[in-house]
Amino acid sequence: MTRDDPAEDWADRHVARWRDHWIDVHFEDDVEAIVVRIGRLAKHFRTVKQDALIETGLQDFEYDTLHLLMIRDTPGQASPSALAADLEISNAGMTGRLDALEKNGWIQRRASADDRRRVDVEVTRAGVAIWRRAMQLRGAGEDEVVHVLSAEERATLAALLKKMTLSVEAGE
Amino acid sequence: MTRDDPAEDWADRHVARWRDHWIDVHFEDDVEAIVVRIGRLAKHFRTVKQDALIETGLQDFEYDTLHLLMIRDTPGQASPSALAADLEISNAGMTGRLDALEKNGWIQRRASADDRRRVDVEVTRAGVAIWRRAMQLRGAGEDEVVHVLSAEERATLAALLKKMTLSVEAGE
DNA sequence: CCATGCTCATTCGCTGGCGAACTATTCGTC
DNA sequence: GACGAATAGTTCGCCAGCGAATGAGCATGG
Repeated sequence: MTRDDPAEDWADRHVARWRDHWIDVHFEDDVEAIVVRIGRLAKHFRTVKQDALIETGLQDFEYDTLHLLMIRDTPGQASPSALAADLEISNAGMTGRLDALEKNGWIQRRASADDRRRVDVEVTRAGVAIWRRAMQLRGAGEDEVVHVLSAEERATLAALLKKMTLSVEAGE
Repeated sequence: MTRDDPAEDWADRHVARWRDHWIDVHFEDDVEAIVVRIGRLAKHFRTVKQDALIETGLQDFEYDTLHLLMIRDTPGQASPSALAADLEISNAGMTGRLDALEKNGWIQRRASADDRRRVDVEVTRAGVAIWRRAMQLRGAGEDEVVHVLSAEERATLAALLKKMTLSVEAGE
């Protein structure tokens, strides 16, 4: 599968080294290479995000929380437990995050009027601003990698990935 | 790009929702969808791994350490700092991991004879056995997802991903 | 041959997150 | 309407990992 491109990436080397060591464990080159590459790309995108955050001075968990708060159906507005569920962290963890975000002025908590158990989390203007800035930097870094592919290749890749995500999402 | 497949995945919905909100931030459907899907697939593979670990009773960090120990150039044998570097954790964290692994009998530490600062980490028979078992379960889960693609599609996907990983690895 | 600097591993104090217990409020039902 | 069950959020004790400091051992130049 590398016939027209002699360069090897880490996944190629990994597969070559391990093809023969896979005694009594099912092993397929293609599958292994794909999984490894997806893992490495995901990691790279995490690094890109991290660099963007260092620029802006946001901490990782602060960005994640702000981001989710913004991209939900009701942008900039949610309850702590809804956020915790979406971020797949515990409610206890969420309380800690919101404490930090509130102290820095990115969000504010307001007691809900109609149900006094509830707390409304609202992003502030400053919160939106810093999130946008981080988004921008992050997007630039992502573009850089994905644009090594032509528009046509990108479409193909997106479609193939989608087949897999659909299958994953079906089983939930 | 969905002309022949009306089903939408999470990434499609995400892109559709946000296309118009991206004021003064550069935004491309393809790129965003690809990055999001890679992220979600990576997360799914993490879940698959997690399930495999629950089966075997290994903890996440125990498996990661064993795994790296096994897939390196000198399988089953390494120094703590080399492992720490490869796993991208601090030396302090490595000490903690090795403590746990040693207590459970998956590895053992032996003082190096020629340089007495050094410690040799060696995987035990029990360690290899449990790692293999986890590998097997994990591989099965990965296969399941990747095999929604035909052999030909897998080859195409692997090649497209490789273009990106090569570009990522070039800049290091 | 020893003094100074470097390397390897460990210990120590701190942080983010988890699960479980706790408080306050609302819902359901009798 | 009153009382048990359910729900929302927080507090508390614990754990894995980090950075900085420490200790122990090697290496090299004067």
